[in-house]
Amino acid sequence: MDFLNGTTQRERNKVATRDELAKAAFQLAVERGLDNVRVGDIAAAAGVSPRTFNNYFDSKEAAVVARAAWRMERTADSLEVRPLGEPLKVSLVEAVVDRYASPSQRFQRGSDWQAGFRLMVTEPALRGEFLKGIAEMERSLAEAISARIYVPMGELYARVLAAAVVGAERAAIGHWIAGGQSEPLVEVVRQAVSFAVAGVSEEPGTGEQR
Amino acid sequence: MDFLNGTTQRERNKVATRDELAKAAFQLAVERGLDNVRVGDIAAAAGVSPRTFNNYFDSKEAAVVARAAWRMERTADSLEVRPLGEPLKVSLVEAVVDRYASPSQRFQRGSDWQAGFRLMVTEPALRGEFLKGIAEMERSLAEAISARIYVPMGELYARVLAAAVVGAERAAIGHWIAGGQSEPLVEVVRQAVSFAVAGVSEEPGTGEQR
DNA sequence: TTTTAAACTTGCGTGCCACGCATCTTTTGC
DNA sequence: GCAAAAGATGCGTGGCACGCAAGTTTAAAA
Repeated sequence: MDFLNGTTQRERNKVATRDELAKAAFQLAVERGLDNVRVGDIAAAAGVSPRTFNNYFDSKEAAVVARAAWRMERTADSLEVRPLGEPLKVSLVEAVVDRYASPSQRFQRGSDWQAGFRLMVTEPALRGEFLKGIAEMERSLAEAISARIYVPMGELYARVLAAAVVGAERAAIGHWIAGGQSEPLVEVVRQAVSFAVAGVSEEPGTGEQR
Repeated sequence: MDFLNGTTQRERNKVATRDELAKAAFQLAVERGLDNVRVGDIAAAAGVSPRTFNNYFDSKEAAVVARAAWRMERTADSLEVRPLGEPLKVSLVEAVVDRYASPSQRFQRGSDWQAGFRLMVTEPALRGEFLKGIAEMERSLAEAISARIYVPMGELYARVLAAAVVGAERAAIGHWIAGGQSEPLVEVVRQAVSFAVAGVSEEPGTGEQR
């Protein structure tokens, strides 16, 4: 996303506020449960007027989910920087897995992220918002895939593939939450995405057009 | 779903009202646009008090999407009645396609269903609700698949497969709407789901447990 | 540096909505 | 038929998104 690199002061302030709000929303939702959080509380925690909250987010649900959504959106970027010769199925798995591999403690039992995932799966209002975010990333991923393949029915194929990959990621999270979080989330995700791309043919991206 | 066969009068009334509401909500949303519809309008159109509306639906968005969601939920049932020897990949494709094949005029250009799909893709509020409905059906489909396969990692695999199939269906709709609806939706759906199940191995359900 | 314009924040007001609760009506099972 | 359960309705409340019209801060021109 473009608003990450703030060059001017104004932009940096905006990003900061937005992130404060998202952070506060997430934090409060995790520790109190979603419907014990008023948007006023979030605004207060971020040191901003209630009215301002709605300049940044359309709903408190959107704010709670925002950080997870931003994270998701990086998948397409990860795919684009994969080596060109690499088989598509491998690229896809790695692009997704990358985002779960980094700082080691983050996706463990008891972490905030885990609580967050649980929240998104549990609270119906959040689930909807979460899925909306996921749909966004699916779209961008489909574009990235589309740029990497050239086959008949390519646009539809890219959409389907993107949906499968993203769906697998979501399935992995659900499985991990539903089970006891006994194995590391990374491994579950890898397994799941590998299942999803099993049917992708081996030839590397033949139609790099750009 | 169980509430379809009303044996007692009460239940039949409930189903009828619920359906009236869903129908009215859909109709009004299509012809006016979602945010020119008050819940009072929907209630009135269904011949029911505004307060009663909220005894049936949590939001007007849920009401608009309801019928599409009910339709979706039939996929799992369709899968269960497929012949046992049939390869899973075939069963999945047919189970999905069935729902788009029936009365011929329904999924054409200019039909209400088409307008409905466009609405669900367009209006953000509806998209979220639509996706929530889809997630429901995904869950039931995953169970149905799980009952039909027996492999290591079966539960995760079933989830991933369900997500892929459902995602393919959604991708097909998006593709169909984005393009000019030139070819029949059924065909697009068949193509998409076929892509999604390409990686499923051939052996038929070996572990029918029930 | 001063000035001017644009961008952002804030307070206020409005319309809408979900839902708890109490009451009245309908359906059901005996 | 009759009591009890289930539903429908009206009313009231808390909450929320957003338009609008000031203020206030930042960016850029002079």
